[in-house]
Amino acid sequence: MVVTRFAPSPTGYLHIGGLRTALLNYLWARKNGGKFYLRIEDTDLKRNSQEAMEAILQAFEWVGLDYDGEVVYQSKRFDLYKQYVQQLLDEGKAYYCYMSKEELDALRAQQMERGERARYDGRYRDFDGTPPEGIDPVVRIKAPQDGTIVVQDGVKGDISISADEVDDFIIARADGTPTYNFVVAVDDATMGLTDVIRGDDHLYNTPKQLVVYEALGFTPPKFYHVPMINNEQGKKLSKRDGATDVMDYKSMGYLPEALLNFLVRLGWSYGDQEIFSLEEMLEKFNPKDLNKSPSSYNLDKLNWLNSHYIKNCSNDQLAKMLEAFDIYIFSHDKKEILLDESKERSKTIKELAQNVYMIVTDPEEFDKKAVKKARKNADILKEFKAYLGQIEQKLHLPSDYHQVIETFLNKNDLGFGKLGQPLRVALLGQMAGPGLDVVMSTIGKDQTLKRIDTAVEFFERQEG
RNA sequence: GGCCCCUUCGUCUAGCGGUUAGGACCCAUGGUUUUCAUCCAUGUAACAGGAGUUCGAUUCUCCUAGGGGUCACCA
Repeated sequence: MVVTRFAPSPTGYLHIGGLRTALLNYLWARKNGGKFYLRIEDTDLKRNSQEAMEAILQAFEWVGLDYDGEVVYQSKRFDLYKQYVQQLLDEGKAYYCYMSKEELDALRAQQMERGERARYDGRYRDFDGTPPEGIDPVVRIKAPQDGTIVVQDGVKGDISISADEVDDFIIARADGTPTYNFVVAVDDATMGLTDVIRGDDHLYNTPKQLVVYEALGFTPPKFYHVPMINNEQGKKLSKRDGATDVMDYKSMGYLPEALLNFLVRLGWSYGDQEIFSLEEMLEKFNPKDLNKSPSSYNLDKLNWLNSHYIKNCSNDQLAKMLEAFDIYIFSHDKKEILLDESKERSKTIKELAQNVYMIVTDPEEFDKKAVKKARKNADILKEFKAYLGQIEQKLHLPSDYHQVIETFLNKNDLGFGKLGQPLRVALLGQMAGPGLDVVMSTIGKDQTLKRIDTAVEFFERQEG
């Protein structure tokens, strides 16, 4: 049985790096038919926020990750932690420390001045005198004073850390609330975690947590510390580098499949394969294949993946997603034609919306350069309009319009460009864009004639 | 600064002592296409540096350099 968890602190939105660790844990648990829990690290009562919690849940829902059981809130498990703190106190594995904050700060300052590493000096470790008045003590755990602590990491191998790097750290604050490294160890153990996949930044917490495991007699889980995601310059990813909030990707028009695919390939690979559906990730992911080195976030790759997923997305789904961008074409009679054409040239749903908009609505303005070129053949455009206008048979599909254009060109012995340029400008307002037959088919004959009229008028006003 | 970790094309990566160092994104070129894209084909491009070990190192060891992480009564 594999049991994993994702344990964010509710300090804001769900970070893109957080989503990756969540995904990795999710995959490993689900692949093995195990459990994946969501736990909220909110022991610091001053810092938790309900909105942050909702943001995380919302992001989970968008990307389609789910978790087993109820969300575990550490703030609701204080009784349990208190019990374990007391146990350690009773067994002499932890002790009250009456050092005030000021004293601690002073000690630290001295150590820094001497170029030493700041660490608690253990002055109350074996204290049995009369405690000073007026001090609410903290509880510190007795960490080993010599030897080494070995972190067995599934990604990086064994990492040895000298015991004097780990001081007697605080497990309960003066107000009685427990601290991070203590509760993480207690929770991971009592929740039955077998595998902990987390960011590299937690590597240094691991020896501390091992001290807690040891003191409490728990067996530690298997740890995997995955390297961080850096920005394109190889530096720490920050808001300046673009979106770090998972939900920003939704509003920018990325598909969750693309985002997950992108993230899973950062630090993990399976041969030469680039495209992974969730099912394939489930089938192929194994934390032993995780990379040791950090990776850089690369928007080009995400865009490529996103355009891939857009092309492979059903038009119904696309039409639904477009509604978030104020494009409503779900019941458009040419929905399939329109989207088949537009999705080939869209990297995001936002771009798709723009491309659809360009076809469906009359041009709001005409591109200057395009007009300059197109105007020369305004007469041909007029003739085409007349020709199209007198056709009586029903025109429906792009191929019908294609036929009309062909016939017209043959009859007048013209090359495509002569008509194509002005027609494209008339229909779209610019020179690049979707196939003209598709545009005409989508908007229909009447609308086509109308757009041509407007354009011709515009061209003529430009004369001179 | 102390401690720990990392280092293959610009980027994501394959490689697990002997390879013309492979794939993907990006970029360039050509083809398909009514334009733009898509699609297809081809191409440019990497083992951070230095010592070892070895018949032979991208692969193992050490050193250097560079990058990252961490040093709270935050998580």
